[in-house]
Amino acid sequence: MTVLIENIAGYEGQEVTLKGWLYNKTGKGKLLFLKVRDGSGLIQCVAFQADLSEEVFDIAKRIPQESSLIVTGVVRKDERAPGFPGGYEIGIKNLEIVQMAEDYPITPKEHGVEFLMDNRHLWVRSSRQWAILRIRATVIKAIRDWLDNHGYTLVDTPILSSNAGENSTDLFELDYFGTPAYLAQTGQLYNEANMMSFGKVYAFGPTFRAEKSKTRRHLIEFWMVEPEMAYFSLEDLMAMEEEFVSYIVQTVLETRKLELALIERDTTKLQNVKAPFPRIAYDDAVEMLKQLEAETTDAEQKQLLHMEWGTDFGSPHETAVAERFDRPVFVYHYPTAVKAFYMQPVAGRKEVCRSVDLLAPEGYGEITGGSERIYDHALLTERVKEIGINPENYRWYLDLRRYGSVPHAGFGLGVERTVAWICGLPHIRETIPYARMLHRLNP
RNA sequence: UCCUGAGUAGCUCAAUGGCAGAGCAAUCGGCUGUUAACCGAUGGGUUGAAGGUUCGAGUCCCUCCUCAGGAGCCA
Repeated sequence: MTVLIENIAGYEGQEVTLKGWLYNKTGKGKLLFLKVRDGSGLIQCVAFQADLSEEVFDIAKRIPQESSLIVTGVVRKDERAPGFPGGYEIGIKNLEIVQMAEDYPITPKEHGVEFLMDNRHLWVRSSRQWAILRIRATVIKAIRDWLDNHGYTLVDTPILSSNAGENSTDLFELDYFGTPAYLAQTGQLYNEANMMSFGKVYAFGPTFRAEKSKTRRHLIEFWMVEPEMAYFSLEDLMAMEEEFVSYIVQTVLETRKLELALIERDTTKLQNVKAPFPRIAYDDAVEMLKQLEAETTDAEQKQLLHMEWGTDFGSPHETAVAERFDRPVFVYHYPTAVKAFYMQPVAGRKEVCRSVDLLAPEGYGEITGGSERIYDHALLTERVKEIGINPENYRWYLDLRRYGSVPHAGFGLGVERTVAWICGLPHIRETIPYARMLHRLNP
């Protein structure tokens, strides 16, 4: 009977068959230990020469790392047995090689980043990468479950668009039968159209930024979920976001204990991630940073923390603000000048807008960015003109303000940054199966 | 794009301007409880590329390439 390693505890004393790959092997002469993985877990299979035919033992002795194999044997409980879930091993009765692997490049030793990224197609088999990508899958499922269960409709937005937006240098341009087209940076403008039909919608897909960013939290191609809600204020938005993000984190904590343990994530800081989240106005955050700058004695840190009202936060600022709290923190009412043209100005204070970013703890920075959108046709037209774009290019978008416009709000959450934070990873590149970075297009 | 650092065996790294080395991996042998096992043996090199200084360059100088870390920009 073919079984999955994750269910192995239910088969104690029974003969089972596993179909998988050889992860690693150690031996002691007449006794060999084969670590076998099958996609659901990892288990130790034991070959004892006296119990086996010469032929089968010889296979066990010679089979190289990452060969595909089918192993049959009896499940037994043993405290010494490694694996996940551990505590059980297979006493090998028969062993069949499906394909004998050539010399496998990734050995159970240390490797450099470049080598591992060059071998990403093989690196995804490593237990640490397996655990991270399983957590990623759970994060995505939690995102969709929460939204689907709270009245949101998934409405897909296009990846190819004719609209250059306000910052065409960050877009990937391609030839669309003779006219320029661009890879989507956001589905938000389409979300706003869809929201008028469904009330609460979300788009979920890959987005593309041709920024020459080279940091631990940037990818050229990354996944983003973008909810957009009719009749939502900034306060409604924050209340929704904190429930949403808490659900994602708590779901991973509950359902991915094994994976979190495998990557040795200290989950104590994640336990705190429950609504409500602290909220701080941009004005106050700037004051907080100025005070921190004044208090610090480290000249380098002083320079990094320096900022003037009206500028956007850099990553040192985000980290410094987030460090003051034990859970994600909302920073709201950013200067209008540093945010997108469609964000609603604060009544009586045009210089700031109804925007909010959510900063993750532990230095992971901005994981969501959102706002109330301008819903008045005249004001939005004026803002489009202000940024130097022909309103004709935004005709359909402006149209939305002519036919039953309503106050509304929405945000985008970066999947990879969220996974990096939940996993406690030093770099975002491990949170996506095949990272696209400034100088990385292969494999 | 800017700043800093690195590039030597399949991998991770050593080598004062003076014979190119180790551990792991591979191959062969030994070992009945291994957890990145251990012990013995064997094979393995255009020192990122081109140029220069020198009796002599992995090492010093110049240019370029690649990668990493940070900044800016952002999710």
